[in-house]
Amino acid sequence: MNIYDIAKEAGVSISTVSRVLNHKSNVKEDTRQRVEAVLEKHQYRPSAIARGLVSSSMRTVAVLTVDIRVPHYARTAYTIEREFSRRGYEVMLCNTGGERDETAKYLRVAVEKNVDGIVLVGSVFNTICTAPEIESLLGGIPMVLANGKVDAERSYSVLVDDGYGIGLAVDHLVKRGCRDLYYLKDLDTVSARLKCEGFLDAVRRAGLEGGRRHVIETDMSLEGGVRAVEKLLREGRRFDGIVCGEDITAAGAVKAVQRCGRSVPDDVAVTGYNNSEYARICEPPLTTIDNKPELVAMLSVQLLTSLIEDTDAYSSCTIQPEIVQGGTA
Amino acid sequence: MNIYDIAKEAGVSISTVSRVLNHKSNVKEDTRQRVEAVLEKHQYRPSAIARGLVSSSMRTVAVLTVDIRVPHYARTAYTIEREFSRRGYEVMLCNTGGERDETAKYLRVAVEKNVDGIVLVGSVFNTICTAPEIESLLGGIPMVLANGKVDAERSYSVLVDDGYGIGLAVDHLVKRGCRDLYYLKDLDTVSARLKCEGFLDAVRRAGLEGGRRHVIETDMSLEGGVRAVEKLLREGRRFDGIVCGEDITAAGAVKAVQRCGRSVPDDVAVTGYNNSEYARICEPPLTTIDNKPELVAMLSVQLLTSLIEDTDAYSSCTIQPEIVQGGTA
DNA sequence: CTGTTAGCGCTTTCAT
DNA sequence: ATGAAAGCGCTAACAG
Repeated sequence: MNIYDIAKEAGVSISTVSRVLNHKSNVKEDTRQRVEAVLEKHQYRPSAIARGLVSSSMRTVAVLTVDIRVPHYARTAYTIEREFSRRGYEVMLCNTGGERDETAKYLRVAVEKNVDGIVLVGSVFNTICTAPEIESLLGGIPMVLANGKVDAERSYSVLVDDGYGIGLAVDHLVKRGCRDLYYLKDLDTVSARLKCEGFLDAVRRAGLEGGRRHVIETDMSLEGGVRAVEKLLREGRRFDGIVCGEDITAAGAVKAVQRCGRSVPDDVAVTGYNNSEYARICEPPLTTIDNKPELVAMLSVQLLTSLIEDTDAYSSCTIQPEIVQGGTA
Repeated sequence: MNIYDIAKEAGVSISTVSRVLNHKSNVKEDTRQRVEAVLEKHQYRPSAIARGLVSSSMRTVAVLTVDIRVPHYARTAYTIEREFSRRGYEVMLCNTGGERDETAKYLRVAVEKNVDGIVLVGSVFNTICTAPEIESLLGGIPMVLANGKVDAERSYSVLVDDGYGIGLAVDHLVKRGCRDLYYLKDLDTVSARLKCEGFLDAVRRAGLEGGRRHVIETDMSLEGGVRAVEKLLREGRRFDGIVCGEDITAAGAVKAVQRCGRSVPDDVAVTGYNNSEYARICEPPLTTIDNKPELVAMLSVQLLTSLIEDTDAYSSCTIQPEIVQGGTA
């Protein structure tokens, strides 16, 4: 059932059907009624593909993320999807695994499908995507990076000041009286590096002993947190505060500290990052940093929508995280 | 830059370009080379929309889920997306919130965009979608329900035997010596009802005291688990085993039991459901039921692909969950 | 092996 | 207010 069938049955031309379909005003009232009756009778839905071919827009955006199973990305992607849906766009979901080739492949498909815009969620994309490459791949499609940055035409950013966020955690521990702080670095993205620098700066500012020796690299996982603390214990290092780059790692750290018979937060204080459900399940619940994924998502959608529809003014922006007091620090 | 531009520059007709693009064999080798050079030079990508108009397929499937932020759905959707990507399909992500109207809206859009197939993840859709309605909305688009069922033409299911799954948990508790079991019912989907029935059946089989009085309704959340146990305590009920419909609720139950000074699992054993990361963060880690979302996702994709491409034989199937031993039971 | 032509289902001038 | 016709970028049948 296409627009011709409808036109024939309503005894009008396809132009008139098209006008009715698109709520144009220049249609006589009773003609409109007649057409709408036929439309309704057949539950007619115009083909978005044919429309897309004419308007060169399918009202679709691509959202690229490392792995939707990571709660932080899930929250971001969720809000992005809901907001775009509200605005009449569909979301094409892409899990790149943080891999260069997968990212390039998805971007190519996005271009072929003529998406209206692209959102890149997470700072991995800084490392994977070089500006000229992006520019040639994208060919003018607007892009927003949620917590990332690429210096390309028509690419904008909604950034999170993760260095500042970790700084909040350090300040909090220092205020509690912690003197021997360690940082568990559990990833190697730009954002992870900013967090690490934020730790080192804040420790220096507080006049405590710091430096790279106080940074332990580990996996972003429960086990990663456990292993890092076990390493500290094994090496006989003294510590009364552990700052983690992710809640899940912090949860592991808490377990490891408790297993060796020390109390959290009295003997060792611990902080997480993301203010996720993981933080609440932990016992005691984690003191953690809220990096506001929902806000980042909202702003990203707003920004990209402005870019696509060329309506409002638009510009990149930066979010400040906040600390959320739990029971571990 | 379209196929005409390429044809002109390569000094051939658009058909020849199309043949090269689609790797057809009937093109002279040096013609092919000439065309490919031009293609490469301009980084030409054919428009998927135009192709879609001809082939009436955009190589896209819609995945409807309640809320991608729920880890179980995230795992399922992740695997579905990756598998479809591997097969050359893109995934349109839809968060329905379990709402009838949103679901209908998404299905309408999916039809307009002429998706090749639809996956419904979760048993909420049983409640929301009536067969005739689905059938009229879908108009022949194949659909697979991951852990759901609808009696419509071209609709198939990959089911999980959740009643059996909860039965495993009950049997395990009984074997441990638990005599006073309670079930925390934290949702009201078809699957949740099956779990509840599974509990009641298994308790009866074991010859223990059971019945509806042993089912506590609560929210699917950490707080929901806490509140349910607090209610049991407040009412002075005796209990040594708590079976939960979700890991997150179980995590809350564990907290509440521990807060009142009882030991898990010695005084009260607890089981979760989903074998999620939540289970591992819990202290002690939850004994839980693995309902194999990745397997369900894989089978769903296989099934839908067969349906779309009309290749293999296809049929609905059912997965048996397994118990995963943790420290809470 | 290659080119010509007719659609795919719609929107959008341009006439009337 | 309505209709005829061109065209969006491609594939595929047909002709040569």
